Amino acid sequence: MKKTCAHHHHEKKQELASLTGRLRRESRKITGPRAAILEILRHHPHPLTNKEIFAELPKGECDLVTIYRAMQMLEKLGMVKRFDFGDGTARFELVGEGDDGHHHHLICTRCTGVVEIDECFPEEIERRIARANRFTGVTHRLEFFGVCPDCQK
Amino acid sequence: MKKTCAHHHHEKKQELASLTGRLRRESRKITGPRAAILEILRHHPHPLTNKEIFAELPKGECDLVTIYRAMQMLEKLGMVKRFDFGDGTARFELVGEGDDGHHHHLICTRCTGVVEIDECFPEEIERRIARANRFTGVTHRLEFFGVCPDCQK
DNA sequence: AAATCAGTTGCAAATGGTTTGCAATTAAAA
DNA sequence: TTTTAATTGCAAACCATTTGCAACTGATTT
Repeated sequence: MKKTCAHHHHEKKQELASLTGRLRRESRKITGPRAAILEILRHHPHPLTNKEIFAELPKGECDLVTIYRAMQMLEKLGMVKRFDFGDGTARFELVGEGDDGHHHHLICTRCTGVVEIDECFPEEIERRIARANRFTGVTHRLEFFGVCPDCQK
Repeated sequence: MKKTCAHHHHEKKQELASLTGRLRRESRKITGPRAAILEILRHHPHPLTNKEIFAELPKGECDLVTIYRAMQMLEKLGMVKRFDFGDGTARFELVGEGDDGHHHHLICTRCTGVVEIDECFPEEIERRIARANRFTGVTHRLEFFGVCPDCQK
């Protein structure tokens, strides 16, 4: 149950073939909309909302609902990770094979710009919290908020 | 800008008079619904959703919308703190005078039971993150999830 | 290559949390 | 008690997300 917080986003872009392979293995169809969505995720280093993905898509490529369904499915297969920046809109990021995608962000509260963070909540402290309360399988959700250099001016 | 993560929930219950005083000072009216809402918050150690507050209220005491508006106002005055457990429903907890209410929770993913946590994200690491990215006014949102003792059985 | 079938899609409509418009009401100041 | 700004209830609007369903399409089989 090791946390691997560091450097996910430094990994090299995943091949589209590897992604479609993962789908095929789960007997999921590689459709136009799905390929397009994966392409967009592949080229984006930051978590995207479904609307943002929709906006990137060539108009008419697919319905917004299809994106919602695709993200649900990709999340279930562990191919994307859902993030919650507290604004009531889910964001998704592609996850590498064998990775759990666990990491955190620093979000500018003025411009909503996002920086990925390598730091993670210290494992020993988390273990202490789990033990003290006799909880098992403890993880955390953690995001940082502040004002980015540009927005400070 | 000191974080005071520990022991908020061990503080003794706030007097209703102190709460209404804070409202009066801001030229807010002490109405039946508001007094009732504050009473409920005062007696609850854990974050409550608006619906939960509504359910605790004697039927017909006030409209759900009134609770939404009251919570918005109380949050603006810094009298309650909003928490986000990632289930798309806001939760609120009363905050002591002079306190910023910053603290975290350990939430059971099976029964949604909540435990308040004294631990906080280490200040030096947060400062390092802020400095490394030249962000100012950095805070964090942090919640832990796991399976509570009862639900492990 | 055509048939087959489970998995997919689009569209419309439903959900669920939260917000807003507005006229009627009321707490607190004068 | 009068006056006035703040507050409330109700209905409707909003927004992100989900769901029902009939039409459709990849991928596999024949």
